[in-house]
Amino acid sequence: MVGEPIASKNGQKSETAMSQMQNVEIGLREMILGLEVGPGERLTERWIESRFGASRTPVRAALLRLETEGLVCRDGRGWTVSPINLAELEQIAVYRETVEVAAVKLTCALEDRSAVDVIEAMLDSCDAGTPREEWHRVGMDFHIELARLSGNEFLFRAVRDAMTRLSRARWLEVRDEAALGRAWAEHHAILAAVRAGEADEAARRLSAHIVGSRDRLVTSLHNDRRGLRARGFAVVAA
Amino acid sequence: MVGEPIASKNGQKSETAMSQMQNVEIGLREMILGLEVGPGERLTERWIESRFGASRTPVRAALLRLETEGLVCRDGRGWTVSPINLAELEQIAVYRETVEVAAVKLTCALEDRSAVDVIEAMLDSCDAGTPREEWHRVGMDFHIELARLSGNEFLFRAVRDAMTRLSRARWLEVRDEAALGRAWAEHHAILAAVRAGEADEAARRLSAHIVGSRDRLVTSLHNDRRGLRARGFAVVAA
DNA sequence: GATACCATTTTGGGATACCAAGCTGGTATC
DNA sequence: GATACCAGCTTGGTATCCCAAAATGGTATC
Repeated sequence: MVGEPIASKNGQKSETAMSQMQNVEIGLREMILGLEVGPGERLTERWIESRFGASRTPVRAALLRLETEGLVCRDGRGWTVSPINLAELEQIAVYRETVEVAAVKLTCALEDRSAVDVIEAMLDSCDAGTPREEWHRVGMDFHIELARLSGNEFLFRAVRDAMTRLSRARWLEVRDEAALGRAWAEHHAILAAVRAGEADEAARRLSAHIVGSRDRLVTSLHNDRRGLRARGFAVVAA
Repeated sequence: MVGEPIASKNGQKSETAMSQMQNVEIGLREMILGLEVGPGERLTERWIESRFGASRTPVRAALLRLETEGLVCRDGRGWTVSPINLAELEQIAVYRETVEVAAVKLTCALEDRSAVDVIEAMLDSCDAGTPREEWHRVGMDFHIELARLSGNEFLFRAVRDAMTRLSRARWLEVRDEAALGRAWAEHHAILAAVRAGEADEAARRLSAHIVGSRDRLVTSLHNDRRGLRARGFAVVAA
C-alpha cells in the first residue's frame, strides 16, 4: 500500500456514505486537477488501486468517467493523464464562447434575474487575503454558475465540462495581480449587464472576456512551455 | 442464455477484432436507439451479460459509457433505459441550435468549403426507394457532418451527442412525406448558403430549420404520447 | 559493442466469487 | 381479511483470479 488508503477492504464502508467508485473518481480527479499527477504521466490501474485502497473494479469505472471528462486518455493499452494541448485549449475557448454567450442571452431574457446577486457575492468573497486556490476556483465557478442561471441543463453542462478541461491550464498560467483585477472587473461588468437585462451588452462583454482570457492563457503557456516541460508536464504545441 | 450470444466465453475473441466492451457498448446502443428495448425499461446487468455473452466487467463499462451519452440512467440501485423527456428535448434543441449555428459560421469562414459537396451527395443518395432507417440516419448525419466541417472538435462532439440523444425521439416522430421533403429542401438550402460563404444566411436557415424541427417533434410526440405509453415507452411530459 | 532472441515481469481485459441491500412472496398473527 | 414479519431470491458493488499481450531485461551470438 502506497500513500494513505482511504477505505478499508472487503465491502467496508468508508466513514462517509460514499461508494468506492466515487472515492476513486473524486480523489483521482482532484489529484489530476491539482497537478499532483502531471499532464502526460502514465497511470496504471494497480497504482491507483493501492493509492486509494480500492480494487480494480471501481478504479476502472472511475477511469472511464474521467476519460469522458478528458482528464485521462488511453495510451494504446494503458492510461495517461491527458497532456496540456494548446490547440485543444483554443478550440475549447471557441466552444465555451459559443455556449456561454447563448446561456447569458437566455438569462437576460428571464424576468427574475436576481440570482446574479449570489454570483456577485461569490466574487466579492475574494479579497487580498484569499488564497490563490480560492481565486482560481471562484474564477471558474463564476462562469459555471452564470451558465446555470440560463436554466438550460445542456448549456450548463457544456460550460462546466469546458471549465473542467481548462482548469489545469488556467492553474499553470502565469497571472499577475493586474490581470486578475481586470478579470474581476470584467466579471462585474458582465453581471451588471445581465442584471439590467441588456443581452447584447452582456454577450459582447462576455465574449471579449473569454477571447482575452484565451489569448493570455495560450500566450502564457506557450512562453512558459520550456519550464512546464522541465517540471515533467507534457505540453502539446498548437 | 437469452437471445443470441455474440461471442464465446473465457477470453475468446469474436471474429472481428473488437473487445467485449465495444461489443456490448455498440450492441446495447443499437438496441436502445433501435427501440428494441423501450424507453423507461429496466435493465439488469445480468440480462445484458447473457444477451451479449460477456461477463459483467465489460457490461458495466458499457453501461458507464452509455450513461454519459444519456441513453441509460441510474434508477436508485439499478439501470433504466432513459425515458423520452419532452422538456429535455426542448432544451437540447436550444443547445444544438447554439452549437450548430456556431459551427456553420466557422465553416463559412473557411476558404475551402468544397466538403459540402460530400454532404450534398449524401443527401442525394436518398430517394423514393430508400428505406426509412436510411432517411433517418442520413437526416442525422447531415447535421453531424456539417458540424464536423467547422474543424472544431468540441462543437462537432456537441452536435453528435445531441443528435444521439434526439435519435429515438426523431424515430418515434410521426412524419409525413411532405415534412420529410421540406426538411430535405431546407438541408439543400443550408448547404447552398454555406457553399456561397453566406454565414448569416446559412445561420438563419439552419436556425429556422432546427426550431421548426423541434416544434414538429415535440408536437408529434405530445399528441401521440398516449400511443407511445401503450407501447410501453415511458414519455415524461414537458 | 551491437543486435537478435528468449525468459520474466508487468499490465490491462475479462471472468467469477462473495457480500450487503432491497425486493418478493408467503405465512402467521390479530 | 388485513397486516406485520421473515426467509429467500435478485441485483448491483466489490474483490480477486486468470489470461494474453506487451514491455523489460538479461544473455548469447556475431
